[in-house]
Amino acid sequence: MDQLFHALADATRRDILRRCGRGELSVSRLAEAYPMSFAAVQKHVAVLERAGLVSKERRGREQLVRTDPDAVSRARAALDELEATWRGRVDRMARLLALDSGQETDNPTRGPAR
Amino acid sequence: MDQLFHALADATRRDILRRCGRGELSVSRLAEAYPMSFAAVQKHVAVLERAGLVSKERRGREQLVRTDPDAVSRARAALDELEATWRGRVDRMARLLALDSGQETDNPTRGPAR
DNA sequence: CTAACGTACAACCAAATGGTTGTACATGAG
DNA sequence: CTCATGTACAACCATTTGGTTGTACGTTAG
Repeated sequence: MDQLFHALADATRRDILRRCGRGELSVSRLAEAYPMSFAAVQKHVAVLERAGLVSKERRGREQLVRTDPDAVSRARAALDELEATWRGRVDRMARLLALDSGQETDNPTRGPAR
Repeated sequence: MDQLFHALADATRRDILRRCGRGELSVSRLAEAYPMSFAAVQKHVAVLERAGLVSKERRGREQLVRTDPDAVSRARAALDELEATWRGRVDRMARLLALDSGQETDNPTRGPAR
């Protein structure tokens, strides 16, 4: 979760997600679009990749970047859960949808946060 | 947007959001719940506040923290927009909903059009 | 009034971020 | 083969982050 939201917390990375949603793009092509060095874009892609938002696939000497739609859905689901909590819906929903099965609880209360 | 997602990219802060969704809590009460100093929690609350996720209200010598539901909705909307983009729905939706009016474009590019 | 409580804020520190440049190495084009 | 292209990665730097402690200040309880 941390990595997911952190990856989304940068305008350049969000833009990369948009661009690579429609059709895959090589890192070089991406880099041409931004006012920063190739290496910097490479790092942004790496952050997105670690967060599972993007996957790379080699084609010849190029590395094609493709966004993973499911990852964003995961982030959205997390926000939904958060929203549901303070709307008091969480208890009802938990029972109705049996969310307790595998839902990430994400509670740092008893352990170190970082 | 950056601040919003950045604020969400920390387990402690997300937990604070949950706790302050149901009923307001003073910063001291919050601090008791986490394995860190009062000042650290204070900073986390400040980050949430800057992101507009939370508002503080003074009651006597206490400072009550309350989550703003609309802010999370904003984040969710941003993700929806992102998701819609690479599903090819964006063009259709843009026209249908006239998103071009005031919607935050969030595009750091100076290069070729998107 | 005085003491304890809740808060604010500054100073400091280690680690992570976001950027740079430079170098090395495959791979495809000519 | 040779060279330009696309990538990877290390080293470096300034700034931000997330945490600490310490100090100061207003407010409430006794």
